[in-house]
Amino acid sequence: MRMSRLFLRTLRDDPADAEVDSHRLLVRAGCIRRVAAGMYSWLPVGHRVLRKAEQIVREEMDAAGAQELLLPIAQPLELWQRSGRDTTYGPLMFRLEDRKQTGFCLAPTAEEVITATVAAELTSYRDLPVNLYQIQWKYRDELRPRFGLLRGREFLMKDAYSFDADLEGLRVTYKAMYDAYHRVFERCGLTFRTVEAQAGEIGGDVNHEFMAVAAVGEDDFVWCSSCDYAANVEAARRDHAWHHTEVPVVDEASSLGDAERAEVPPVEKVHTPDLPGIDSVAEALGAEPSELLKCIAFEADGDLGLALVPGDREVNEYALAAALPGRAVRLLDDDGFAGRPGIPKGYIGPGFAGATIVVADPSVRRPGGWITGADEIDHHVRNAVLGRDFEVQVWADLVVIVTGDACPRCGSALSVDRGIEVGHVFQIGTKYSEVLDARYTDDAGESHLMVMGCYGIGVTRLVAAVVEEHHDDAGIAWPAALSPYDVHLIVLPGRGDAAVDVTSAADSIYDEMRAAGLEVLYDDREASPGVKFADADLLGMPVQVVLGAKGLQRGVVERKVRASGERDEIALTGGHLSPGPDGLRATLLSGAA
RNA sequence: CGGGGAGUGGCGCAGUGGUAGCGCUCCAGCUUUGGGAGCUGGAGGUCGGGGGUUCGAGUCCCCCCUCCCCGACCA
Repeated sequence: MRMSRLFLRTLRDDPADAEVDSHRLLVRAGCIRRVAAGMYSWLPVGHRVLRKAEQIVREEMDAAGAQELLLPIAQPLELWQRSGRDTTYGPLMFRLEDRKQTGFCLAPTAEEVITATVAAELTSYRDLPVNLYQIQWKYRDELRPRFGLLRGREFLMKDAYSFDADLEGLRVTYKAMYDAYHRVFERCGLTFRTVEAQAGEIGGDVNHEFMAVAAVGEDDFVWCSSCDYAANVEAARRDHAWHHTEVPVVDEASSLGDAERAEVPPVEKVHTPDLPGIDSVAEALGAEPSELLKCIAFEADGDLGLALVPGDREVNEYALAAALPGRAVRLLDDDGFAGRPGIPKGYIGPGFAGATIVVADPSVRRPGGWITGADEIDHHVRNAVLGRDFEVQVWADLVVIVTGDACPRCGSALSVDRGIEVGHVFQIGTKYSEVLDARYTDDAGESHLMVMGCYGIGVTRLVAAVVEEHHDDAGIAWPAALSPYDVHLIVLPGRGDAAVDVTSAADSIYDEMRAAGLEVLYDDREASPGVKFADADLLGMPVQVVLGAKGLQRGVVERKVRASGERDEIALTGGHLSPGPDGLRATLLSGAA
């Protein structure tokens, strides 16, 4: 492509609304332009990247045995009402009506449509398993779209859905997809980790997220460098065994000896006005936050409960829900407190009379007294002792993991890192088969529900994640697999007598490269060398080839590998690139990953 | 939805009641040509929208819209 004809404008200044590098650079490099919050146009250069990412995904899906199809973006709401997700997704869905006032949504995902489709086509165990995917635009009216492509309201997603006869079959399919995902992200040049995760609205039990390691990521995940355990912090648990503390383990609250309890003075009420938060209370009382007992109010099916953790820890809401299986659990927010005016918010103690269930983290089981709420505004108590002054009904890992916590598998110290979720795979089971009646008949003539898995990759987000990892101060440095072009050819004709010769030599090199099967961006513009070099670095093709008057005179072109900055020269023989058509590709792209 | 900030030419910004400006970009000409070049001339803006105050509003007041950041939330 000749740059003089390319629909491209690069920007010298950073766009004011771009916070993260991927957003900033993709806009500056003329790849994308914002149209509305969370919605972007893909201009020709960016579109080539998107198509390459799509193609890598497509190849790996096909290789894993999945079949590509295309489902509609606009889907009848009726289908979503059947699964109940009309409600659970709620305002996250873009909604519209046709002229007859029939409700539609712009699909945020496609389990309903695909399940209905498969249910209508397949009836026999002989048809299974089947694995179907599409690469299609998805719509989610996020509360806060941000970071350019990283959280858009419109985004390209590869979504695959598998249907197996039973759980064993699902596990085989799941493993194949899991492996395919690894290949996709490796080919894209990403540093990523596969983590255990929460299922969210999709449903199901076993699932894994693929996290591109990045400081701007929106997800925290824990990782153990010793045994490779990795999990989203939402799903992560720590080892109970307290390998890394001096606190002795006590099996049951009731096992605290009477003598031990007697060592703690009785409960003493203290006046603590105008002290917002654990830290200020701790400071006022001359204690560490970890000596305070944090009592977080929650509702479980309408009942009030308390979650107890040490004052220096946070409650993991997912873990809390897991501790109370079958019950709808949510932490009390401001509205929740407003609806229960009797609760002394900020001063709740573990024995609060209104609470019908108390769940506590094992770390609450340590001996000695706690500083905690007095169930009375502006007051706390000292010396609240487990088994004497308050009781716990359910013990469960409740705390959000922090760096240094013990790995649940090997006990080594975990670290918490940030990542961009670029993929997520789920073993769903029969959630959608049930509501949409996706059944098959087995070899004995009996009817069974199909067992589903689903597998997503955010393709547009993937492109952004790649830029987050592959850039420097000057611009993007595309991995070869995703680069819009293989080679960026720059001609510097100058104004000397040789200008015409330089240009015609570059034209001929351009033709040679293309004839060798390379995708070449040819900067044939009448621009100064500085402009051309700066744009080449910004646009980020893996290899730059420069032909100027001096080089032509010496019979060489210069080559620069964008990512490493390494430079070398390729000889011209008789005006042709010396490696010849067969060796040209390997020579030009050497050193560019 | 809560908190904070911003909408002025394609991009980045200044303008704090009195003739809408600057840099970059873009166009023309001349000079320049190996890391975002210089000079000259030019194009381009209903100052987000509506209402109000005023002799006079980009500027002050009210309402609305859009966008960005933090939070809540979220495959």
